Amino acid sequence: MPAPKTPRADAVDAITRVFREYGFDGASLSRLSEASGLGRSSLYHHFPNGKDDMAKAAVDHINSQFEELVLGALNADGAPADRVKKAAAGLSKFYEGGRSNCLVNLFSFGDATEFVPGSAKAMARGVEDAFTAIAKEAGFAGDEARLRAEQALIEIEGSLVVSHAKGAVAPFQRALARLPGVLTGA
Amino acid sequence: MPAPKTPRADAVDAITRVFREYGFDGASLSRLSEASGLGRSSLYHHFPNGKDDMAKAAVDHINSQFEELVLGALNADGAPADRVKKAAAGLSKFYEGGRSNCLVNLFSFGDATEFVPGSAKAMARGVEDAFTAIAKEAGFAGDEARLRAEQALIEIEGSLVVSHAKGAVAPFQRALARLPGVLTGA
DNA sequence: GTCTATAGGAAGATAGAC
DNA sequence: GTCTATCTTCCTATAGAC
Repeated sequence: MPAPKTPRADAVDAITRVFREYGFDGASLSRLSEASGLGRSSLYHHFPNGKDDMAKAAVDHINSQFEELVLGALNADGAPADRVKKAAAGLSKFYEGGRSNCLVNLFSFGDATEFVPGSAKAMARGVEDAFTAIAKEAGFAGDEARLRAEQALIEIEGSLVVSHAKGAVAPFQRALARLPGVLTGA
Repeated sequence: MPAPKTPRADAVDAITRVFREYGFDGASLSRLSEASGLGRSSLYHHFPNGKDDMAKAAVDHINSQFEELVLGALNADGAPADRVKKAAAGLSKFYEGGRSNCLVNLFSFGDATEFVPGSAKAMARGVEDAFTAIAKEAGFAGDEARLRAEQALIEIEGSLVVSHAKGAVAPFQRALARLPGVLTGA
């Protein structure tokens, strides 16, 4: 049963893209209105608390996309290394090959920390927990598994930063290729 | 001859802190004015082109701080691994133990890319070149040295993102501890 | 549910006195 | 070199018609 595309769902999709490109402070209502094709008042109809609600909707949407594209692959059947490879493919899609930003980063400073408190922290923890689980499954002890999960998260976030700074996706793609080794030792 | 602290130098110091905490879009003139202790018009006296000039001054200031605290250690005398250890100590100071943000990251999206074009790219390239040089000196061939330099940059940037998201500096400190291994194989 | 119109305030920037 | 006062533009948010 594919989720029926409601007008609100389309708006959330567009809004999420704006937050990912401009960050919280840079995502003005003008940009959000233009990207969604909705007038200011229509936005307030769907998101009564304004930008705050829109950012929360973007976080929820990002989490569900990440669940579908990355965590789904990690929790599927097969050898841990193979599942990490599939998750890496999902990550490439999720971050548009390295061209898209990560809300964990963008919502970790500026006014986002005030108006969408804890969202970055929660997202980071969710990913790290999933990475820790598969590292344990690959045979690493608890502490080592958590360190490898953290390392994987660091390399994903760091390679995105470096890729954006350089204007080239190669660093991100190289980090994805290293991911199975980091998480499963393969 | 220690640089005499002019009023402008003090202002640049305060302004740089604001940009590092709030990013380009979040660094409003009100915050810049309050942090520097200068009124709006005084700011425009020192920085005729407004926020644009202030951001450029912050980038210059950051580059010279980085030169002093990190690149200086890399270019000193001694074994490469020891120099990287000293550079790691400099990095810890530069990023306030992991609590401060990196302009390479913050100036890579939003309006900064329009008003301070290329600054993030130039900063990233400068650091990567210095890392590549010391990796070569440690015995790695050109391609391998550049990959290790990129990896070092990724781990620094990524660990800062993760540390901020989690609200804990441990990931950044762990990344610093790994740095000699990444750059010199030691 | 979407629109036009607009309120009220903060944004970046400037003029001119001292 | 710093101040007060002001300008324009853009911001978030709301009111009320359709």
